[in-house]
Amino acid sequence: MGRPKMYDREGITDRAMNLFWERGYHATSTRDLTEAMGVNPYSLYAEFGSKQGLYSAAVERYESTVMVGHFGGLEAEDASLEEIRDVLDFFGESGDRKGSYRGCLLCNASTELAPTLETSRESTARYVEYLITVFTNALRNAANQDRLVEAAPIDELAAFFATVLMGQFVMMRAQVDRAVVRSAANQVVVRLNEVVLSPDSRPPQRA
Amino acid sequence: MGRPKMYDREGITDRAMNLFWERGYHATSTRDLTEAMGVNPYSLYAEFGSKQGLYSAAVERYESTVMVGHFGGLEAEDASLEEIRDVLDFFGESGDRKGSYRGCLLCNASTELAPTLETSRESTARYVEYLITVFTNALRNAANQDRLVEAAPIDELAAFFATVLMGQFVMMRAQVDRAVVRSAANQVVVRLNEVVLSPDSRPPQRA
DNA sequence: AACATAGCTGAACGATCGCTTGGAAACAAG
DNA sequence: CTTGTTTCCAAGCGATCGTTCAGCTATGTT
Repeated sequence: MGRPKMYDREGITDRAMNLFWERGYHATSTRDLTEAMGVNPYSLYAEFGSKQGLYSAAVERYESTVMVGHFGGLEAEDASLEEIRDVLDFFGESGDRKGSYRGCLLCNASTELAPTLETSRESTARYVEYLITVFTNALRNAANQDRLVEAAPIDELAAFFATVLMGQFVMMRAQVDRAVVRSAANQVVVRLNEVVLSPDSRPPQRA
Repeated sequence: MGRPKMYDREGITDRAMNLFWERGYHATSTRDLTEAMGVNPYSLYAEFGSKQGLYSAAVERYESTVMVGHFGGLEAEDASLEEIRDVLDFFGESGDRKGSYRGCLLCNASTELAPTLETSRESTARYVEYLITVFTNALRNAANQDRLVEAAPIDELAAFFATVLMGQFVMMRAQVDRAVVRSAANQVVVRLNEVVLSPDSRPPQRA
């Protein structure tokens, strides 16, 4: 009963997400947002409660769409070396893709908001924990398959991978030469190869 | 002639730098700034012209004080492996130091402002270029001293180091477990050791 | 057709933003 | 001391911030 909404929540959250992603939190005004979302202030506040509420929704949307696209492969229970390499390759080339200047919404949020906004610190902590978890899981799987040298420091490598990723996001956002991002990825791959047992332990490439 | 200033430019620029460093650009108001600087709005605008002018001055101050403290050793013409290791060690432990949640002013600036503010993109580009230059220089010196394996990819390593550094800054600002920052530094050291020729090529430790 | 309900609209709220200004205050030069 | 110059101070400028709301519109129900 009552008048039906003229928008769908996912669609307008997507638009808000893209604006926050590009400009950050403080540089994006509610007027910018309502304009981009094609919605009136009333609807924004009826649907999300506040600018911060909308931001949280945008972050959740980012996690459930963009991040899944980036790390979906790594999330698999049986992810292993191939999935790690895919992620490293993907971000190594990400400087070439248009829109790379947006970097990563959660990385941007952490430097802009983490110290002052509780919810941002939480979502960033969740993000880093997530990255380390999926990397650790894949490395552990590789170890269980006897594909890693015995002394491979799995936890340290996972934290290292996550840290390099953050650095790449910063480089992308700062629009530095894409070779820098590529170089970082290459060196991580080299380091990864050093804990891999046999150079031929990798199964045939997938398409 | 005329009334003398009741402030000194360096001192108030330092205070402004610290505030920008903590909170970022947009979250710091001119009222916050004048209060922290102990100065009236008039003096701020007489001295710096605008909020952006003050920010630029704060960035310059950051470069000439904080950054020199961090990378002064690496800047030396004859810097080599020892200086690289010192920097990696320093940032590896930086999670332990108080105030580490501030991260790096220029790294924070790049994610918050680089896409929208020309001057920020410039200062970030300058920063990354500087980092890569000093790392490259030190690596090249080590190569000239025959301390590196012949195939050491110097340019790529330098870009890699700079990228990891950025990632560490993000991690520090997000206040994640300091072990993450430590791990990243450790793995970079491991990678560095792999391009070093003899394990005993390092001269006795300095104090 | 009439009612109840929920969403849309445009205008505007108080607060804060970056920034300006007119007059008092503090120095150097004469 | 007077004059000229520069800075300090308090108040407040117009603009924009995040947010709200009374009145209208469109729907489901009866």
